[in-house]
Parts: sequence; C-alpha cells; structure tokens
Amino acid sequence: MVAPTRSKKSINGHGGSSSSKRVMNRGAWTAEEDMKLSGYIEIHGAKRWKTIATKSGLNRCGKSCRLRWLNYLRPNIKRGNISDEEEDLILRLHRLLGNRWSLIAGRLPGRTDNEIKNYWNSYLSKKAISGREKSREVEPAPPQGPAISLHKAPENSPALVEEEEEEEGGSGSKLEDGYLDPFDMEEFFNFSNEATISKFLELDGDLLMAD
DNA sequence: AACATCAGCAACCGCGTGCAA
DNA sequence: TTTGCACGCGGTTGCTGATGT
Repeated sequence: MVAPTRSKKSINGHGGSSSSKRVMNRGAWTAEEDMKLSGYIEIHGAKRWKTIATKSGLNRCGKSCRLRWLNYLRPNIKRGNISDEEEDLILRLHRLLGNRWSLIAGRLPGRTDNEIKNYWNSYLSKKAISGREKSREVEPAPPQGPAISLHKAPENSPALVEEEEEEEGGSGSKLEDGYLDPFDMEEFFNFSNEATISKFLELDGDLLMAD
C-alpha cells in the first residue's frame, strides 16, 4: 500500500539521543542511503553496526542501520502478500508463543519480525479476537489459549494476559492441565528442531479442529 | 472541496542479554 | 566480579494515504 521509502518524516521527534553532540539523521531512509549501506555491508559484512554507521558515511546510528538492513535491504526479504498459509501459521504460532515476533518470524522464511508484528497489530489481532468471540458463543468456556508459559514471558503478552484472565484465581499451571505434556520445553525453544515445531503445530491444528 | 478519522507501516526507543576486557 | 559495549527484541510513535462525513 505504502511505498517502501517514504517521502517525508519528522526528523526532530521526541526523545532520542539528543545529548549527543552530533545530530544524527532520523526518519525515512533515502535510496542513496540504502545504496551506501548495502554497498558497505556487501564489502565488510553485517557486523559491528556502530562501525558500519560511521564508516559507511551514513549520518545514522548503528541501530537504525541494523533495522534498515534486517527489515528491507538484506537479501531474500519477502515483502507484502502474506499468503493464507503464512497467515494461518502466524495465528497458530502466536497462539502458542504470544508476542514473540522474532521467534514467529523465524518460522516464516523471508519475513521479518517487524512485518509480522505490524501485520498482527493491524489485521490479525482483530481477526483473532473475533474468532475467539465466535468460538465463545458456541462454547462459553473453551480450554484454549496459549498452552505454555515461557521462561522469559513478554510483559503484557496477549497470550499471557489471556491466560491470567481465564485462570480465575487459579495457581495451577497449564502444563499441569496436560495439554503440552508431550513437549520438552528446552527442545521446543530450540527452533532448529524442525520436527518438534511441526509436531507442536500439528497438535495445535488438532485443538483448533476440536474447537 | 474540505476536514476528520482510520488503517497500514516504517522507524524509533527502552530494556534485557551476552560477551569480552 | 564488575563494567561497558554491541546486539536483539518488543512496544510505541507518528507519518502517509484511504475512506468517510
């Protein structure tokens, strides 16, 4: 919908490192900056972003360079046109993982955490909510929701919030309820283990069917 | 036509973690 | 053990274009 490079954006926004002596470029990236950055990374590699930021001649902070590279410039990036399969996968992974966007993105080759996060916030969250409401109409108290509590759970994760809301004063864990017994948590978070994830998604699919 | 509101998304910020000195 | 740097992540902001009034 919107062109990848935006024509204009406020440069003197809030916060930021205003204390630094040098005023950094902020806001939308220009095609020229993109070329500089990708050219530099092509030669020197994508490491030490602070150095990249200074040596490439870009008047940007390292963080900004990293974000631009990861989300737009790096090779094999897929943009837009999220397929039904991908959407379904995002929904299911979000059900399981909550707002762990980087983990979810890791399961979708070519997609970035930022894109998935935006897609979720602007579209899928509503879809997920309406879907849940629908299922509640049919079945008032379904035993659904994220079945796992994470080692490092994101605060305000919808998944976990939901878990708290639905767990009326209960101190028992979902694991004790038994839905995820077949899984080894350590193994699950080892995302190099294709079989485990597939197994997980398979089971989640079964749960959805049962809803 | 002019204005208001909404939706989509790029980019920024703060914080946590890992690691080397 | 402590400290400082680099990096990665998730939440949030704010601009742009679309749509509604």
